[in-house]
Amino acid sequence: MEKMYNPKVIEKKWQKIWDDEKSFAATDDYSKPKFYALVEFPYPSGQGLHVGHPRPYTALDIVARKRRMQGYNVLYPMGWDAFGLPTENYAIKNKIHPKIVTANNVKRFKEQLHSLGYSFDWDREINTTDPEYYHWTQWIFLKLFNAGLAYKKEMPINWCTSCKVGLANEEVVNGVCERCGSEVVRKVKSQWMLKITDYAEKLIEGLDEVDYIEKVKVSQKNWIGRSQGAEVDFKLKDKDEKLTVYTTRPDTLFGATYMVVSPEHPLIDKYKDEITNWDDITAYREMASKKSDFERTELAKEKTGVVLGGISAVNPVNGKEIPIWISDYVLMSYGTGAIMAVPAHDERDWEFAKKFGLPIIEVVAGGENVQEAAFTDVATGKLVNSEFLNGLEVKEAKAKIIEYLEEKGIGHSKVNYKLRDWVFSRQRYWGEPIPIVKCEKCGYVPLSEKDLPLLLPEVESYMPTDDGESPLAAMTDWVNTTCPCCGGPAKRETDTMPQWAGSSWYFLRYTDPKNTKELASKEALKYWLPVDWYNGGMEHTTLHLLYSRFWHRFLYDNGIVPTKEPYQKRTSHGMILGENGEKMSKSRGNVVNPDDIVNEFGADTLRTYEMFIGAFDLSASWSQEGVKGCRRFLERVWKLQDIMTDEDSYSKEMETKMHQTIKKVSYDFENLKFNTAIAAMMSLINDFYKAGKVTRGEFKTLITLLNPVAPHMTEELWETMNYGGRLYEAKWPEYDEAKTVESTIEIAVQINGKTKVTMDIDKDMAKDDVIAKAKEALGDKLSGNVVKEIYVPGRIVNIVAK
RNA sequence: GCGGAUGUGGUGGAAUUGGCAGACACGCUAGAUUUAGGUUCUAGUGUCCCCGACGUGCAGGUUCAAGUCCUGUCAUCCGCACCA
Repeated sequence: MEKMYNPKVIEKKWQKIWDDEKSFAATDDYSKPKFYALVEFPYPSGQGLHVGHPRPYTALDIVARKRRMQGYNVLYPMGWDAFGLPTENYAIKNKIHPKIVTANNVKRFKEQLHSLGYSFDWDREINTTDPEYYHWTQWIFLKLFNAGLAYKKEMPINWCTSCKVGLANEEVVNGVCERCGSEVVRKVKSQWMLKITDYAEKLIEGLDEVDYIEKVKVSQKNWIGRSQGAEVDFKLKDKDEKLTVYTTRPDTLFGATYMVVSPEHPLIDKYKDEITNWDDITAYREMASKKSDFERTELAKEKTGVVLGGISAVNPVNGKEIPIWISDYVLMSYGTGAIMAVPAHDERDWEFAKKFGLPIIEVVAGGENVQEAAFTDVATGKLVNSEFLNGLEVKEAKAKIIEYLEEKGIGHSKVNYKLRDWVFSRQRYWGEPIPIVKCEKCGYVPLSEKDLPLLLPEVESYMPTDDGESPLAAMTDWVNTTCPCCGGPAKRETDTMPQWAGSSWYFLRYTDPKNTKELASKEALKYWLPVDWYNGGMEHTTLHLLYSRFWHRFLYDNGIVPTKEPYQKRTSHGMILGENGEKMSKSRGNVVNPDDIVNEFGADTLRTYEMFIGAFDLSASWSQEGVKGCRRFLERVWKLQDIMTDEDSYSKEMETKMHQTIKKVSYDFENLKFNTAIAAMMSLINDFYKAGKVTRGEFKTLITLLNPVAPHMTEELWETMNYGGRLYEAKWPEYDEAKTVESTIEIAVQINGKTKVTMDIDKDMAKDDVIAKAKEALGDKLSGNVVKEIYVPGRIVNIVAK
């Protein structure tokens, strides 16, 4: 043997060569076919790389390397989503500038990624905290502001009473602050909002033209939560006032026996003087507002409420007087903040009516007794007790009642979404400054584009202030400025953007990362977009993925990007769990550090193992024994050198297997079936060992197929074998379909579906001959009358006998 | 409660269209090499009442044939939480 397999030496050697030769740089030759592969850029945390990171990175690295060998101009970039809370908290605790913390973390992450031999184009590295980068994040914000899609609104934030700081929802665990365990209350603050709801319909429609895995599409649609219904006006009795409700069941209008408004509904205050039980109302509202979200959901089972004394409403279709209640099961933030309650056909209304003894009137027949349970099935059932709707099916009744309401001018059809506008402010230091000033005369005024980037100033302390303002608020020199519009005194916005901002457009920047004039050139965007394949975690399906689709669609509508959708294809990887099947965490003591695996076994082994561990989209438990098995496989590939012959062709015995393997590996790599691709290569080398030899030509194909998975080792073997040039520049092997099938095949012979014997036949043998041969092979196992003879070519013979 | 998955040997997992269930790997058993351990190699390894039958969470069904299709059901995991 030439020498032992020594990954420590080999891996360093090739990583250096790839760097020096810039082997994986995407070219600006726009005449070549392109392939843009993208993985979610990491948040460079202080913990360093986790074994979960390499799973998606290796997967798309495999596809990227394969596509390069197939002649594509491949863009496979990497960068840092580096703004964010943990860095800021670390900076506060250790009194180190977040910039320095970030730089250190990035350095560590980069070394770790580098040690895994990824074919990233490091010339295009980006960092969201780089002013050259956030210049354009701010620029997009200005575009949104100028288009009327950014606005300020009073919004409750999560306020930790001990840390005196606003928390993100993710930091509130079971109603208390994640870090200190103190109570979290709501505090109302004026916040920047982005009108993503204006794009709800476009974000749903856009899903039709992309190739996302189904569960991602379903999650996005559910998150947007489109519902088709109607708004109906109810008159208040003896008043010139209407109360508008939203309902998806206008067909049940005759069954509306009461109304419910949310405790925050403005109508309540308006009729304060006429409400006879104002004290009860106040007490209830007080209680509702104090409940945290956590309590509200905890107590979700039991309905509460108070009737509004002294005022009532009139059901517009039958003129009946009905009471109005307030209850926190009606949310001010959805629909109109008021509902018509139809207890016979809605479970929540039914529960409420039962508790408070309100009438339940059946208007859709077909279920059980509505006094016992609500009947909510819309597919069956016909209208009753509903005058002109009687006898109609639900669907017909909906259409007819809407027509009626529109005619009378008391209602119309209406679409609602669960999606809320995006809260875009954070009272934090380590984020992009929002490029807006507030002028007493002109209101909120955007900076002009030429004043970007608006740099994050140096501050003394990163600690938010006592009143919940960002640390920037204490920087009076920076805050006090002049209005770009009138030149008068103005104050800068001191909130910063959320971490989602920088990641909402980063894939655009990779196409032209050093451009100082635009976020990227038109030519670069036109050539590279859309991203051909984007892989990321399911946890980003509803926030990051939706936010970035929103920004992208907005940029498309404004002629800045050439495609409606940013990502053509979206796939998702499963989590890597600890040996015990639980999520890896320090407290569970089951964390595996990728550095240790690289040191002990090598990067190629880690890559192979993570791809072999199981189906890519499912979670998988770590197994150190499994890692050893993959190292063993690579050793066996290495040692094939000992039994190599110098023929350049495939040997006769191995030809079919070679073509089958090329076909399988090529297909599997493109379909995220890395585990079976690797299994096929393992099976191939088992055959080489059984045969006691491998030809030079067979070995060449094998290491080419294996190269995307184990790039260092195969590149070394390529050089040792003198195949010429570099393996990463070699051509991807091709197969001949005709040669993937053996001329003689083994098929199973069954009687009544049970396999009795197997036999070898010529693959083109005619059905009658196969049957005859099968009967002969069965001999006296076959008894009774043959009823039917089935031959599935190349697969099976089944004789049905009685 | 709603939505999405998943359920196959001792373990991780294979099985395009329904067509030989358990590929590949781990582990285990026996043997060879080795002073010994490890490594490496060879053979074996679903279960049982072992010339035969039974086996893909459970119960039915369709079919010549079901892990795969249909109906019902159970368990586990993840996401969302009164969205009218």
